[in-house]
Amino acid sequence: MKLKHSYFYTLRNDAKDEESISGNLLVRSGMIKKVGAGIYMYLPMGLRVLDKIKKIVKEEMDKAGAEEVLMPSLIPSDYYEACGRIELLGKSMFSLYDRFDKPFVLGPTHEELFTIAAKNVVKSYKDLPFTIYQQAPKFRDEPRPRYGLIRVREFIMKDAYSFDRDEAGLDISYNKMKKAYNNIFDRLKIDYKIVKADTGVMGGSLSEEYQAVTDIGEDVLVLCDSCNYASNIEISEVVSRKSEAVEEKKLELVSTPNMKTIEEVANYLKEDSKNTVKALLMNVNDELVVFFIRGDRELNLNKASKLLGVSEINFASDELIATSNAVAGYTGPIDLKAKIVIDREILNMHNFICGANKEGYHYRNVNVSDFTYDVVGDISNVQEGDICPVCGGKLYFKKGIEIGNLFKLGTKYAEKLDLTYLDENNNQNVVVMGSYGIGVGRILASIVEQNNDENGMILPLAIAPFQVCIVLIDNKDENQVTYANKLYDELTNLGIEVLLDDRDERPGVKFKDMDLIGIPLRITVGKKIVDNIVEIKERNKKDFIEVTTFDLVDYVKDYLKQNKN
RNA sequence: CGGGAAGUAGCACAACUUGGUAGUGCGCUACAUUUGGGAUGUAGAGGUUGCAGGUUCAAAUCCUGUCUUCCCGACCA
Repeated sequence: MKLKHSYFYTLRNDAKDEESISGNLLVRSGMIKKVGAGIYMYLPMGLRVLDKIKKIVKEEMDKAGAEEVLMPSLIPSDYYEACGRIELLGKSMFSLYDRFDKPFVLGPTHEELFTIAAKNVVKSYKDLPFTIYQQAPKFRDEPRPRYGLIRVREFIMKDAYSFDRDEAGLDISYNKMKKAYNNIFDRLKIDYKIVKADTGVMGGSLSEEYQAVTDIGEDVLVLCDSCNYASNIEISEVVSRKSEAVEEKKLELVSTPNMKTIEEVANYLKEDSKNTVKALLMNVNDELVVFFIRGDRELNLNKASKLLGVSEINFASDELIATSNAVAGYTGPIDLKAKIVIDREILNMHNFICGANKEGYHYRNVNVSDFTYDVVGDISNVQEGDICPVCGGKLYFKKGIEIGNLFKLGTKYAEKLDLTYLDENNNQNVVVMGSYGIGVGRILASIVEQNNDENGMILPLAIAPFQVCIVLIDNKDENQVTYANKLYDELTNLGIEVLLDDRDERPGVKFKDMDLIGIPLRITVGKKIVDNIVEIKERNKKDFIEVTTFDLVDYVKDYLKQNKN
């Protein structure tokens, strides 16, 4: 493509309303433009990149034997009611009505439609297994869109669904997808981790997430320094060692005036906060439930809800707290008149400090035998330095953006939607499903987030909008113009994607723009063309080299070959 | 939804505290000089100051409401 008469612009200033590096660079490069919170248009350069990502995804999905389909975005609500997901997905669905007041939604996820599609074909075990997928828009009314393309309300997702006769078959389909995913993310040159994760609203038995490692990641990845344990913090298990027998001291009431936080109390009593227990007063189905965890830890709502078998846990209101004798800031388990859930780690603690349910007082030397509780379980977040549940090594954290996931859905949707088949013995069985998602836009944002410098993005060859750009220094110089255009034609005819910057701009502007949009290889055609010399510079390298026009095409071909994926 | 910040030219900002009829840089147009890392000069074009009310002789500025966007927290590809 030649730039002179094409749709192309860049911004010299940072975008005011894009704080994230990737959001800012994508907007500045003219690849995307914000339309509303979490809604973007993809402009020519951006679409080229997006399409390249989609192409790689498609290639690997097809290679894994999946077949592409396309589902609608506008879907009658009934389809989501069948699985009870109107409730579950709730406010995160965009819903609307047609002229006859019939309710519709903009599809936030497509398990139902894919299951129905499967019903068209599945009658017998002979029809299984198969996997179908699409790359299509999803709509989610996110409470807080943010970070450019990271969390948006309309986005392209690749979602695939596998259909098998049993768990063993699902394992095979699942692993095929996993392999395809590894190929996809390897080809895209993303720095990623695969972590075990919660199955969430999708339901099912196993879920793994592909997480792009970046500082603006919204998920905490728990990794082990000595084995390959990798887990999302939301399900990462806290392992506490049984301490050797400790002499239990006598319970003691101590005055802790105006000290409400654990740090204040621990400092005041000259104790490690690890030796304190704090209370979290929560609302569980409008009942006050008090969770006790080690003072320096955080409550993991995900684990806690699972332990209690509830869908939601919120902070308790003052009114609800008033139904018990709990005193905010001084709540302890001893003689507390409320439902008590304790972290199982507390079972291994001795002579600790906790609230006394009395304004201005804590107990010290508390032991488990001093109080009663209703439920015990693993309800807090792991911390860096904790023990690895697999090998006993040390855990450390990284932040990640979820760019893909794998779910073993099981029979949840098939059962609800009556997706069954007859087996060899004429018995009716329920189909076993898996679902597999990839956030295409998120991949773009993650790559930019991971690969940039002060001049802009540094895109890998696989997804750069163009593989090579030619910067024509002086477009009034006949020699330069002639050669640049000849080179452009020659490379284009070789099937190479070339961008020729033939605009009436000064060289500096052209260099800046080419850097900003991250074209991997730049050929500069300047004065030395009279000596048949041009310059070549790789976006991710500091220095350029001079190459003669005779060697140039081979040089480019070599470069592309070496960086092929 | 709770907490914080902000809406002024295509983009980034100033003027707001202390009301007096809107300015700077970039970008854009024309001309000249430039031409290897976001050129310089001269002359221009471009605004219902988010929107709606109110106070006032007078509102970008003060008040009320409303909408939008960003950042911090609960959701997810």
